Amino acid sequence: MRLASPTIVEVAKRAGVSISTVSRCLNHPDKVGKKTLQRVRKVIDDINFSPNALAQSFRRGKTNIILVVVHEIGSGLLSEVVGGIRSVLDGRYAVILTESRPDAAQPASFIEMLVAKQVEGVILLCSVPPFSRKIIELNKARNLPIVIGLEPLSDELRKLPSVHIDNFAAASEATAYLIGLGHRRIAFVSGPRQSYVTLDRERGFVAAMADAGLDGSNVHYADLSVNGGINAANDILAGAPPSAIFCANDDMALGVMSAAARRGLSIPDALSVLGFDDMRYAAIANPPLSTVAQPAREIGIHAARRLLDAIDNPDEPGRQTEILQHRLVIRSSTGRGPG
Amino acid sequence: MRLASPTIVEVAKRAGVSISTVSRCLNHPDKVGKKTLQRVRKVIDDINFSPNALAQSFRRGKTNIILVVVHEIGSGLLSEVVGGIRSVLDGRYAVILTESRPDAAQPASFIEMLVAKQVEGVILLCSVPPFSRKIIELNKARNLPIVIGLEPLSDELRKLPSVHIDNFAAASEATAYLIGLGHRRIAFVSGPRQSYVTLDRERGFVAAMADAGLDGSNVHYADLSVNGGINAANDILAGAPPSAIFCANDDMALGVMSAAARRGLSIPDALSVLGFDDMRYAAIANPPLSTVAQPAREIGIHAARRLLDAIDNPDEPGRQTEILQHRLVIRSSTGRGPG
DNA sequence: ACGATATGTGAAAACGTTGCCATTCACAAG
DNA sequence: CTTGTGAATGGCAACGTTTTCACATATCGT
Repeated sequence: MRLASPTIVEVAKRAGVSISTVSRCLNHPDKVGKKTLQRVRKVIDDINFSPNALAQSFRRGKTNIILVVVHEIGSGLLSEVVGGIRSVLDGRYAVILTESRPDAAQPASFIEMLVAKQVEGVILLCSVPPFSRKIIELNKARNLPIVIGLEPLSDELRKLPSVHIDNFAAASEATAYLIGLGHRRIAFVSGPRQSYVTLDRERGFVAAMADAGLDGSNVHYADLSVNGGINAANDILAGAPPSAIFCANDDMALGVMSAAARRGLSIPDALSVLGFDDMRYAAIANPPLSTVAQPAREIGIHAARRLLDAIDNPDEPGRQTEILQHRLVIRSSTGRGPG
Repeated sequence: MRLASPTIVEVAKRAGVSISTVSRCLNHPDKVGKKTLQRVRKVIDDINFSPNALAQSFRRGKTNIILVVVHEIGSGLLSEVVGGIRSVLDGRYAVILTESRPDAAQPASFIEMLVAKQVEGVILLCSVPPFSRKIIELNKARNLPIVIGLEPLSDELRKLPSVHIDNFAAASEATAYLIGLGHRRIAFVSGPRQSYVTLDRERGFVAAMADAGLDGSNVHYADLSVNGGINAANDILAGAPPSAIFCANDDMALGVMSAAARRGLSIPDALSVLGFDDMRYAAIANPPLSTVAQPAREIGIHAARRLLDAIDNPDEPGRQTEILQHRLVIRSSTGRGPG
């Protein structure tokens, strides 16, 4: 049977003081007499009292909790971003995470509301419905501070502060790099069409191809997973194969490399593969994967700072989107093309 | 300026009913007159009221939140486990996550307490201090239901329900497999000494080597990361190199493969590498990594069920540790040894 | 030794809900 | 026309804390 936890009242009784005094001992110990403090502390220790956090939060109207929403936790990139976030928030706020990927086919509705309102701010690391939509409502209705990280703004999110790289520019630079290497036939493996990140990257690719007078229509859609990359590669390689494949993220690039290896294509001699994100395993892939790096930790840090701003000055809209620098990192999965 | 959110009182006033009635409309709509219900709902809609979750939780003494503690989110294995957990908890509870890795050199104390007490149960996916210690205290003091997943019990956790594989048996089977392949000189890359998981695996390795009359003393310690694997491999390969390296997790195995590749060692011809966990990228490593698979999703599912049990029957201790089946998955990073 | 100022303490009012109990009212059965 | 029943509603206490205010007592300068 769950024991009823002792309350402040119990402590007061045993210590022979008033409730207020106990509360003071907890929150403003300097305002309490030395002897009293000692006595109260002793009691607290004796009966193993600790204040009911729910009651505290309720009374104070403050939880000191920040929520970070990710689509799914198993990504090294997110881990970095979260590390950045925590590096600025830890100590001031408890950082909790929640996944937005639906698992059971649940309405995904009331539960998030519940979570969201116990929270003083939200960092969205995934800008996709339906979860985000709920959060936005909260933002509007309750003035819940929100910042978006990693992903550019979808239309409905247009008004929110955000921190990310210029995915369009990055993808087009990367494409230009491939072209510079002599590649002429380049395929692009994009992500789901509702993802603004990959959409930007796709547009960057297309634009760079057009700039060079090349055909940028060889675009395939996958689900950002390794398997998606494998499938896309099989599709692409079945036809007249390009000399390079540029993927909207590293997972798919790894999938492509795997599929290529299975077909006996040597990388980068027969096929160049370029990824995006520079996630943890890119550097030790075989061969090491060329990719475009996002400053993940920085993104986390900036996002957290923006959130702090938003919390401290609830009225100001705050600067809007903040663009951080990407970096093309060239390893061994890309080589000279036939051109 | 943050608007004060409208309360149930405001709604009552506008709808010309009592507070109780509004509350009833929210919680037991069937017990309210049709017309009244309609009217109240209209007001709720008009002024965009939604109940203060903090007050609700406080009053009900219930938050409907389950906390999952992981060391760091960036792991595909954890992602699976969490998927399993959510598949049973979603809808009934909101599942939130928190990392135990310290970031700022913060006392890691009060914040977790705060979080922990707003929560109705905890699944620990990392059994290491200091975080877990706090949680255990809570468990003792408040009867907070806890279950450990993925990791065996440390001494202080001995009393808690847990769900994991038999790491000792798995490691010793895997070692036996390597020996069966003809390997005689086998190195083991273990994890930090305070980790019970890797300790069990290490003991399994040592025992299997001893059983076969081989020298099981070639054990190196690393930090479970890719880089740790690389460093360990460099150490190991500098001396008289073994014909196989067995790693306590896949990340390190990937690191070992990468270091080996850099040295021009071909896998599995010159060196067999065996991992542990079967994380997402093991299958598409080059060559694909042999490893021992944990039923990650299952572990999550079982852990969640155990937690539900513990919540529903707070008195019963519940069956203690639950062992799930591991599976040796043989891919291409292991081959015949010189023996 | 006097009023003035600290200092320590307690009483009581919140915070926004929920749920028990009492009340009212309409209507059916007697 | 009374009485009993059930449905719909309102009043109010409670949940455990924090905080304001007032009060008592100790400390100080002169």
